[in-house]
Amino acid sequence: MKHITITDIAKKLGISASTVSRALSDHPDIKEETKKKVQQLADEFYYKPNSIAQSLKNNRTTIIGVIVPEIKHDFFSSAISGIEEVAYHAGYTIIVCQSNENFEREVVNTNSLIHQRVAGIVASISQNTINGDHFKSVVARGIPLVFFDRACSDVAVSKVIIDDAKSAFDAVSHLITKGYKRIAHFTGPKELDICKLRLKGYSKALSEFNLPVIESLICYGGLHEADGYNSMEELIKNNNLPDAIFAVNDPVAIGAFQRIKEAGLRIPEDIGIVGFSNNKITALVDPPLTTVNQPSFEMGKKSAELLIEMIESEKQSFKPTTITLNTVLIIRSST
Amino acid sequence: MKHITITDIAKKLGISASTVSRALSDHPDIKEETKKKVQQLADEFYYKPNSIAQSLKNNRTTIIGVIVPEIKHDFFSSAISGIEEVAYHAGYTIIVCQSNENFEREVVNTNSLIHQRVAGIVASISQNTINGDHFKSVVARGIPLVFFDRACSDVAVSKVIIDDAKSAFDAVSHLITKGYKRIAHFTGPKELDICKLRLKGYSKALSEFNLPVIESLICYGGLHEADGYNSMEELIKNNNLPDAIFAVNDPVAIGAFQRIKEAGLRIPEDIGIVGFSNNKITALVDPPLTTVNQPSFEMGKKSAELLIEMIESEKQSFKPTTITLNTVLIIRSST
DNA sequence: ATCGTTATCGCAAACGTTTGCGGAAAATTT
DNA sequence: AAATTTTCCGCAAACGTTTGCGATAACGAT
Repeated sequence: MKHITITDIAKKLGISASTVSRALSDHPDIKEETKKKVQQLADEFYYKPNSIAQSLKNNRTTIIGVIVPEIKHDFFSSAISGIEEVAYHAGYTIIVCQSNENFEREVVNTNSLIHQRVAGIVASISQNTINGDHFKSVVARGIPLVFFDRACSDVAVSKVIIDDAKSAFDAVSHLITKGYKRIAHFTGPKELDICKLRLKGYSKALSEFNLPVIESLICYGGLHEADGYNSMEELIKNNNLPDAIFAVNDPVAIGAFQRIKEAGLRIPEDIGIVGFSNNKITALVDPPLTTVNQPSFEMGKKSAELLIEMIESEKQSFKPTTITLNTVLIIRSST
Repeated sequence: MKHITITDIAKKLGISASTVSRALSDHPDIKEETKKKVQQLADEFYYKPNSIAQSLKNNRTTIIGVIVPEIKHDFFSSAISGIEEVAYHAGYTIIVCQSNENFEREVVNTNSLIHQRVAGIVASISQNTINGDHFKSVVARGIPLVFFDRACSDVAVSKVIIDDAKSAFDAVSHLITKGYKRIAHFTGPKELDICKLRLKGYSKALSEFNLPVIESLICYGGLHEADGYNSMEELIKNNNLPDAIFAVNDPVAIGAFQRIKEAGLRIPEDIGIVGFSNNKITALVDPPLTTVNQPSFEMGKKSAELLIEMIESEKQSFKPTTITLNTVLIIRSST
């Protein structure tokens, strides 16, 4: 079965392709009668304009590119869901790429999306992204770009984020008011803004409550479960036990959680623990984890809305806006 | 910044676009010297062929369409990860659509992908898909199609699945040998093959071990957590308690799990429970759930490999093949 | 000197759509 | 009846690429 074209319709009616094109777009130059005949035939044969041809004319597709570190991570898959949801209703489709936390692959993905003439890009950078040149070339080509959650600090574009410092501050404050005093922080790569900010919030809370910032209780690692597990292991091995942990995200918290349980320590009595993101899993472990609810789905939706607005505004340059979504500390039994 | 075209290069060198095109594709008609000059300029300006124009010529893109019920579900996001992984290395990108378990939206998505001239489609159908006409029209247009996990029974195409009946049989057999006798089954929509087959495996195991199949212990519901919760609620309300539950999937198992805990019943002493899929969460709840490991990532990879093979084989018709991946029962403390 | 070969390249069409421009016919005004 | 306007539509170019075919020149062979 072949796709029917505007030319096919034109031939059937003995008119020109341009007339058909105009008839379908309700151009005032075309007689009502002709419009009707064209429309009827188009309906009958389920005519849909060839979007590739349209893209070639416009030098732009109706595809939104999405770049995330890893699709299968709760936070990102949920954000992608949100992006798809908004895109779908606005008539766009989404191409999803994952960098696998790899800088080079992120660059390749970005260039591939540019080259595929996507209408815009929504991205969350990898933890190893050392510069934003690839994103700068996106901007240079006039392609709308929005970061969500993990933004690239040397590229001035719109972003949808949360107040990481404040969220961390609140989380750690909560621990302190619960009576915890030796609070460790399992953080991620120093390069990532979100890590820097959460660390900042952590320090600020300690200072505010006149607690010392103990360097040996700040554990640098990755963002995965294994990293949390390893950091905990390290603390245990060094006999440097904290009485509470604020983890940079939920997977890290879960990793620590497992190691703590293996060590036979009780949560929250021996060690309190706070995660970050409100992954589904945190509500189901025993005891359920206190965590910061990060509205992943909404972040995806907002990012897409912002991006589509940029795409359809026809303006070449936009002043970057930053949307900060609210987080809520969800207090459960782990603290 | 504008994209450089083949014509731009041609003009710079004072030759024709066709020569440039042939030079870049190493056509034997072109002098080595010319090839070198062209290649040099192409490198210098980072020339990449406009893929939209290429698509228009070929009437086909290098995009693989992916349709899943819900992106954010563990199983699917993991499968998508696998698809992306394979696609990436083969030079394809993926467009991801979600049906939200809605039949009409699945149809819209499918038509949208056809209309966007994707090179092929990987799909897992919604639980409300009542017929496969939309997929038939994919086949009719010669677009390669592969189902994974949830296949459409009235469309004869390749699929990547697991042996649902056998996996269910093994899971229930395990429960029986553990001494459980009143084993309930929380199943999903009757229309879904995977549900039918898992139910079949459940019944077969009971029969094989001379246990009665008790209709009131077969609970029909959806595939989400809430459904498992509700089914369990129902059993409790009717004072119709089983001593074990085989759930159609992990979310349903988790839902039941929560209701069981709320009821103050002990797992596995009072009620044993087996899930299906090996979602990450099952390993982290307390007690961890016995479940059937369903290789989601591999299913995604295999599907993509199969699809790409079809795409690149240039043949118009393929005899549908079915790849059945192995499952393993992961025995944990919930049984 | 004529012919056939080979090497090298350009022309033009095609993919399907959109759109500026111009043109013929019809309707209206003078 | 002539002039003007309006209505309606087609031509052709353009987006960037690929490719069949033909063209030209250089070359060696007869």
